[in-house]
Amino acid sequence: MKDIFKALNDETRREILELLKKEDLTAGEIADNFSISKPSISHHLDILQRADLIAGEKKGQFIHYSINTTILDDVFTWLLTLKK
Amino acid sequence: MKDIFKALNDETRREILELLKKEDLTAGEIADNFSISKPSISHHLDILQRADLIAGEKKGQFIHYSINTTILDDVFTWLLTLKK
DNA sequence: ACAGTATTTAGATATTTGTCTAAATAACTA
DNA sequence: TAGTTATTTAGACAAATATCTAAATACTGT
Repeated sequence: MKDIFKALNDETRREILELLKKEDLTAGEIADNFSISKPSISHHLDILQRADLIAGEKKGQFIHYSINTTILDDVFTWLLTLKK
Repeated sequence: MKDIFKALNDETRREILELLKKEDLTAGEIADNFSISKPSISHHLDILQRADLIAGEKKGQFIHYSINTTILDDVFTWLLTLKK
């Protein structure tokens, strides 16, 4: 839960999730959507992956990333308890 | 949205929300639930208030804080778009 | 007016975070 | 094998964050 909120607390990472919502993308394709360096994007992908919000699968030289929305259910549940 | 995720990205602040879910509390009563200093709690309350997740109303020397869960709808909506 | 209580503001400090460049790893291609 | 491409890892650095103590503000009651 801690990791999820941390992962969501960054505009770049939220945008990455929005991109991956539409389609799976490689690390490079994701980086092309931003003006920050590839190592920085790689770092963001690492944080998203640690939170289990995305998964990366290596295919040759590429790593294909996909979103995992099931983990968001934990957030939904927690938020719902606040609304009683 | 930025402010909400920032506010939620801290264990102490999430616990404060859980406390306020049950009942309205004064700043001092909230602080009594934690082992950190009152100024630190005051700072957390400020961040929660800026995110509009709580509201404080002054009554004499006390400030009564209450939760505002309607703002969470924005988070729900955003999270739901990720699940398509 | 004075002393006590509730809370915040100010300023300092250590830790975490996001970013960068340079280098390393891994895979493809000729 | 050598060169190119895709991605990550390592190390440095500035900005943001959480915390603290001390002081300021505001209200209460005598």
